[in-house]
Amino acid sequence: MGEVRPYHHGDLRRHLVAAARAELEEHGVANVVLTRLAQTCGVSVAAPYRHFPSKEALLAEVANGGFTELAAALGEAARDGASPRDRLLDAGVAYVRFAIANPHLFRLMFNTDVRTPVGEESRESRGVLVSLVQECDLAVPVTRAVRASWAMVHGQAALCVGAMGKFEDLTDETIREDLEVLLDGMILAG
Amino acid sequence: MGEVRPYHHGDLRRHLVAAARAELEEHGVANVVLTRLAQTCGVSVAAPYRHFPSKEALLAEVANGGFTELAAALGEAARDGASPRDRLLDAGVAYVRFAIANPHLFRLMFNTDVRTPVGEESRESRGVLVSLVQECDLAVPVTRAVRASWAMVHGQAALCVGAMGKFEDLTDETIREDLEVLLDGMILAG
DNA sequence: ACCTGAACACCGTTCAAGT
DNA sequence: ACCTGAACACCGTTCAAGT
Repeated sequence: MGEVRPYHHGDLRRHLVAAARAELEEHGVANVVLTRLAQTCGVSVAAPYRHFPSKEALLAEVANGGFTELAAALGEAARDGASPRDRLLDAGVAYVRFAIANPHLFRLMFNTDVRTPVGEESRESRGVLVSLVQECDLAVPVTRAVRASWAMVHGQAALCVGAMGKFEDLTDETIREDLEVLLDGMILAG
Repeated sequence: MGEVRPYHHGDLRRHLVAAARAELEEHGVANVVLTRLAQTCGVSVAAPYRHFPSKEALLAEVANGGFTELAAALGEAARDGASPRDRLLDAGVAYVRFAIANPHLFRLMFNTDVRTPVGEESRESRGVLVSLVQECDLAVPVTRAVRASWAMVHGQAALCVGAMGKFEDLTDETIREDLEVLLDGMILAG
């Protein structure tokens, strides 16, 4: 009976986030334009403001979705490892792979100029790393081991997707090896 | 004899870069507005386009200046180290300190969405790191040692100035210690 | 409750014209 | 050669009004 008007049932919010995510990875964060997102969703340019207070808030939700995805990717990668050490290494490789697969999203997540009140999602992805490190038997405090391991994989990831492009030829093995020498040092250090 | 018109002798270009650098660190890259820079320099809004093809090009020059500064900071920090290992550690700490001291500049340098044709300046700052690693006697190839060391300090730096703010309480000692366990692992690894 | 239409504000960029 | 004045284009945001 008559045409059904789309997006009168709460779908617009999710549709906007999905469209933003797609535009982000396609054109970069600088070229995500709210007007185009509205057009894609078939609504007026003002409609998004019924669901988000600002463009920035919309992008923050995209970033939070990225953290959820990242946590899932780390958990999945670590599932099949034979030892705690292997699981941590697998997760580390997955971290860098995630950045390479979603460079614009990764930058949006971590390069936040604005002091975004970080969502629970980012803590969750950190938690995966913490528990993996805890299972390893390292000679340094867990806090330090987490920080150093995270810095290593994040540095590889950031240098991969950032300027300079020196790290473009990273293979899974090189990623793993770099993290491995760090773990070797942590097993021995007191 | 009469008023001297400012910026008729090639000073505007440098003045614009200096103003951009100041605004960048004050308000963040998203709030660097060309109109305000022109106003600061006492010229019309169109004047900057006599010296730069775009705002992006102006920011690229600011970023290149950052790489020159970074290279100098690394070199200076490494000057007084007692051993090759100490010099590398000192440079590593200086790298993270630079990021913390100039967070917006650091992000501009490395977080380049646009595929900026990286200037010679960035290669120079990398060269400092390479030569420091070469002097150390490590059991892994220099290429790998450079990559791992750089990833470690860059990861610390990026996580410090980026989201999440988990690394805010980094002291010089913790920075150094994280890099140290990596070096320990590299001395032993074959 | 959710959306439209139209407007405003801001800012990057251009261009003809000045000296 | 270098700069001004004025305009245009784009886009984030707002608001009164519709259903």
